[in-house]
Amino acid sequence: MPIDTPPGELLARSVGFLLSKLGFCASSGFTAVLAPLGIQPQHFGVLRFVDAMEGQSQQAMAEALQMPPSRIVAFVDDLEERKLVERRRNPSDRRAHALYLTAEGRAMFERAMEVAIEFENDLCANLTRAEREQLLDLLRRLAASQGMALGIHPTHLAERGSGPE
Amino acid sequence: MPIDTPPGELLARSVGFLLSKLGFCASSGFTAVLAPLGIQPQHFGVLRFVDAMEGQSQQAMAEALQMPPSRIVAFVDDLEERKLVERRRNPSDRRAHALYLTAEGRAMFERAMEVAIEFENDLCANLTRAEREQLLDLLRRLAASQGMALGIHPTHLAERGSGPE
DNA sequence: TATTGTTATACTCTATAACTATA
DNA sequence: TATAGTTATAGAGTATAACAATA
Repeated sequence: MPIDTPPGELLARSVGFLLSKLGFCASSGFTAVLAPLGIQPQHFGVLRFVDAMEGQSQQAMAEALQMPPSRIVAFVDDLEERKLVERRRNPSDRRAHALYLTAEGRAMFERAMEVAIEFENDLCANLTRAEREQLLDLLRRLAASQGMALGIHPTHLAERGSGPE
Repeated sequence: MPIDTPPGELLARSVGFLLSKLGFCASSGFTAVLAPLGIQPQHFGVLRFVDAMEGQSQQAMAEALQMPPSRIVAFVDDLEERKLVERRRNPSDRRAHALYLTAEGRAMFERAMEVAIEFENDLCANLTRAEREQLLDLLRRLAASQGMALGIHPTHLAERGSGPE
């Protein structure tokens, strides 16, 4: 099923190029709407993890998010400094830190989730409900065929390239 | 048209998150398939520009690609070193460099284009022709609603964030 | 004085690996 | 000896701005 349009037109007709552009756009857009809350997408990811699996260690988070431990430390540092997350010593293994959301942390997570949903709706504002579902379905199939881990962003797996020109 | 699925499921149902992930995937995938040719997506972008508008200055390219001049210099340096692109002094304005493809440069560009088309087809291998057109249409509409320049990758416009978690 | 291209510098983000404290 | 977490360091990629040559 080859594409054989003239080179000039080709990029606007390229799924790969459009995905790369839109992915960047979605990414930086989400960073922007999160900024007023004083957090970045990575912090949101950490909050999400702690909310879902409270009491887990940073090690567990590193594996779940497929992120090197040293990055976890920095993000948890930020969040702890802002009193959104707590590190508690685990009495049975004093090497490990068990992570917990504070009340403020939970509130922040909920606000961030609202912002995320609003962002999502804005992004899709020009699509009908049916089109949006269709797009979601096609994207999910593409993701599956590329063997993607469901809730994990691949930024955490490899160096970010700059995308097809 | 709000989305109100449970938080855990939400990411896999988020157009923004999927776009960000797939965009990264497309981007690094394209970088990988281009690597055997010894060039990066940005080099491909430069070759494409020079092919389309031979004799233009680096300044013109900086504007067309919306990239700072200092980045152009580095990429053109790479390509000139490999004898794929030539800088010629413009006799009427000796400040400017007119850019030309060498025969090897043109061959490289054509090979890269073939690689790009093959990559695109692989990416869409699990979609029918109709689905692929549908996806292309939806992505183009999203891109249009986000006010995107057609042939330009936004990596060249701003810092790359890391995407919704 | 403005413009083209170049170079130098500084900044951000990241992974790697050394290090500590516990086990 | 191994593991959880931390810190230090170094590398890539980038924008900014100073700079030289030409207009």
